[in-house]
Amino acid sequence: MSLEYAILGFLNYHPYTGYDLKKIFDTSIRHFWPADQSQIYRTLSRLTENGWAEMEKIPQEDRPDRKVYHITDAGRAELMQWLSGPPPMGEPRSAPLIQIFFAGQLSDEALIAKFEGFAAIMRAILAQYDQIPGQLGPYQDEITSPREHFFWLLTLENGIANMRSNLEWAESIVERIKNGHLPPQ
Amino acid sequence: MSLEYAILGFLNYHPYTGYDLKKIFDTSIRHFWPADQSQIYRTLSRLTENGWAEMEKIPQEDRPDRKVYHITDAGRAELMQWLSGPPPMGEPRSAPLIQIFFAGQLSDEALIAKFEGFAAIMRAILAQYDQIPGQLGPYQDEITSPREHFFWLLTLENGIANMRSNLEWAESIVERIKNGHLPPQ
DNA sequence: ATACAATATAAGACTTAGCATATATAGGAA
DNA sequence: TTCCTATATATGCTAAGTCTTATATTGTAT
Repeated sequence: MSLEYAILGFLNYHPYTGYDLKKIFDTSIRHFWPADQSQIYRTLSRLTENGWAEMEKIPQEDRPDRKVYHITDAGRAELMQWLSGPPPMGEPRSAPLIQIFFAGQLSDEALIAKFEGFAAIMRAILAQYDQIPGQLGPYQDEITSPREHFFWLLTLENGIANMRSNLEWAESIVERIKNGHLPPQ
Repeated sequence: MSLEYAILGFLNYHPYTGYDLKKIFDTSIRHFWPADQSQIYRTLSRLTENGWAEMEKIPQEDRPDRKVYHITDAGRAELMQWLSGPPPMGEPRSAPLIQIFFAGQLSDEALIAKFEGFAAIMRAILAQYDQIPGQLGPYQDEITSPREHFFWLLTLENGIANMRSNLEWAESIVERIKNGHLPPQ
């Protein structure tokens, strides 16, 4: 359901095609909710079936017609209700932690390499975050009012805070292993 | 694929039935990888097809026969290779952040309530973490060597660190809104 | 007396997401 | 010349996970 509301959120700013939305996703919320092109198109159909969006066909030559989706009053009401409701928490899922849970099978040297590698990945993701804000390209004007921009930055802050805490966690483990705090096999 | 390796990891400690595994999951790695009962049974079948586990049927009266799964040499090799490989990162997905991204639609008062509610959820999850370690019940002896226990605690530390950083994030936003740093609608 | 929990496995239906591929044309790069 | 990219939508297939229900008995709680 999350994708439905993400799309409704953007349609609430401005009417868009599936193609537009894919590019908007990739330059804005991709860092916490990547979306597949086919998934976006299917979800737009569903929004229309639900009466939350309406499709306007704009004919083109040489290319498929553009299908511009507009949010409806019902869609706007649904969005506001969802935004007002509780955070949609969902179950936590971290595949890397599965690897860590069973990592006692590895040698101490392999473990140091593993956590150093993990720290390196976190640093790389942090470096990526630095390049995210303010590249909405042609959609810039339609979306980024100061208030909207504020909340965009909050989602980035959250990602950065989490990555930093993961980085510190990994680094502290390397320290502990080097200091002999890891029980032997 | 993650579930396959989680199950292989436990079978590497000791042979288990699907029923056992469900209870072990719920009392150990549930906080970062919850698993459905039907999913566990299906995955055990797949492990057997792959030659990574073997099933031993233990007849019972009045109840379905127990099917105890043993890891094979091939399964152990596969597990070790996976553990030695890179962290299986996977795409980040956070439905709550979608809500935050579009939350500028809400009033300032509603926003303070939202972030305070978010902080309360984080505190509740942190309180839950305190009660996780050392309740493996009847499976305690088979699994928790000091080294295994060390890595279990590391996964808990990671969850706690992330929840704390989310909590601080939410609290700092409440502060900022109260101090008038939120652009008006 | 009746309902619920524990023991044990299984399959069907459904949702979400991901990957590949198809269609069709124009323009720029190698 | 050939290949890649941009524009624009759509479908088929698969994987992973969730929810529900089925079967069958014993013991415990209300």
